[in-house]
Amino acid sequence: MLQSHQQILKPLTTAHLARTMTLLSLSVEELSQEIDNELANNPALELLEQRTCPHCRRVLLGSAPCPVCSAPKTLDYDEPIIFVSPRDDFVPHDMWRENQDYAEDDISPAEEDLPTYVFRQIATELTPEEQKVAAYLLTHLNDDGLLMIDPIEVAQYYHMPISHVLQIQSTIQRAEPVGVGSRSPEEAMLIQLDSLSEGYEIPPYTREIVKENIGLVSRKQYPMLAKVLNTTSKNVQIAIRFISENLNPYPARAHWGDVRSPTQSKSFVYHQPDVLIYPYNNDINNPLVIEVILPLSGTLRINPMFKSAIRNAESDKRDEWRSDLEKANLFIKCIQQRNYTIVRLMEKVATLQRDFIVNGEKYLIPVTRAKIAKELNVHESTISRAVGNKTVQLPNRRIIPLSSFFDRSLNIRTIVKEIISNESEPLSDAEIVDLLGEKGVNVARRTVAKYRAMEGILPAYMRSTVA
DNA sequence: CTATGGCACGGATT
DNA sequence: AATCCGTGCCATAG
Repeated sequence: MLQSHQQILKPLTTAHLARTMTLLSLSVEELSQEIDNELANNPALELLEQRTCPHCRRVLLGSAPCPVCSAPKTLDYDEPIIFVSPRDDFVPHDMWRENQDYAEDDISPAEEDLPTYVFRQIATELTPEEQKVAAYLLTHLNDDGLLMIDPIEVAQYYHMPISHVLQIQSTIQRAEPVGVGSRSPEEAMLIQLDSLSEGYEIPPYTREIVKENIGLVSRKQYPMLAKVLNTTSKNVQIAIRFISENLNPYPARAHWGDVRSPTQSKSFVYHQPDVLIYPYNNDINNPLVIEVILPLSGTLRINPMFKSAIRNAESDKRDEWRSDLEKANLFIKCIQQRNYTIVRLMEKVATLQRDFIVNGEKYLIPVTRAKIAKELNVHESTISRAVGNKTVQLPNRRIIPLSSFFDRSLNIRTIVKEIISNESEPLSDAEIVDLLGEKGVNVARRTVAKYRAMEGILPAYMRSTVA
């Protein structure tokens, strides 16, 4: 018995590692599915009945008291309170509601995928036949919300006059996000202009610039633009400013807080966060509560009945059952490992980035995953897995990817932005470099220029004339 | 000559 | 191994 145990254990360790890593990289949502699967397929696994806290209705683990309600009333330390909280009750219902509302009016169509979201808006204006075409068009959007097929093809396929297809397309384009379903960024922006023109005044030449000369804009050939349009550079500046502030060439790209989503431009829809962070008792001066969401609503354990049944089992069933048992054991261990890692990670990160969490972006301390890994004595790839694919809800209700805690350029960029917004008169890039140097940030002039461009801020000489 | 954008390279990060 | 980021160099505009 002992021998066989050893034998099984050895190959297990590698399997164990592999499993832990895959589980680590899953988000709560994904993991909870995984657990459901495992529960359904493995008779050795059992979900223990849950106990809920009488005060806040949170599901409790084991015999531990409720971590929130039993927390001391007066707190005077900087360390965050950390605890794990089970899935189903992880956010009090009202809070979750609010969060959804927030997501809808401030961020982007969340909840469902883009095609469905758009389709629901327009379905009522269309005949059933038109709906078919619309649905077909919507399935051919790329990640940016642009249409990837030629309407002509669609027209042929559905034996419908092109004009009719185009009409359906334009219905789509007028839905939220405005411009979705266009064939090109230019087209999308033109649609957005149309829609904006109902309520706003559009600067002269804006339309012409978008229509004919958008290439020049992206190449920043502003003076050239003025020449082509035969107008003053001031008009061009105004138009360009309007464009960069109001138009979005890629309708589907959500503006998450600031303009930035290159790493995960594909999915901006966040459902359940993996971790919640909020100040204790909602007082910002209190320590932060870090609530790591568990994918379970109870305790996972080996079914004792199953264990004893093995002994009396027929020999042919025995092996099968034993492997089930091993798998179950492994699974539980892995999940515990996962939680342990995440908890330790969050503890570190939250302590380090407290200012960022409560005060906002510019207080983000640049940290690399490697550094944290070293401090926690784990391999950096472990951290990578733990960080990827997960989201955190901040005290201000905003849900951001956990990876944003590790951005190493963002802080410089925000400082640049701040300097420019506080400037009394336009500063050239070189001058900004000097100011940055005084703050202890040493960067090249070229770098400042890049950040400025990323923020869509015009060059100094252009900023000067526009109010 | 100064201020900036484009291109592309090397080193760090993932 | 693949990517991202800061930079240096050069071209261009004024």
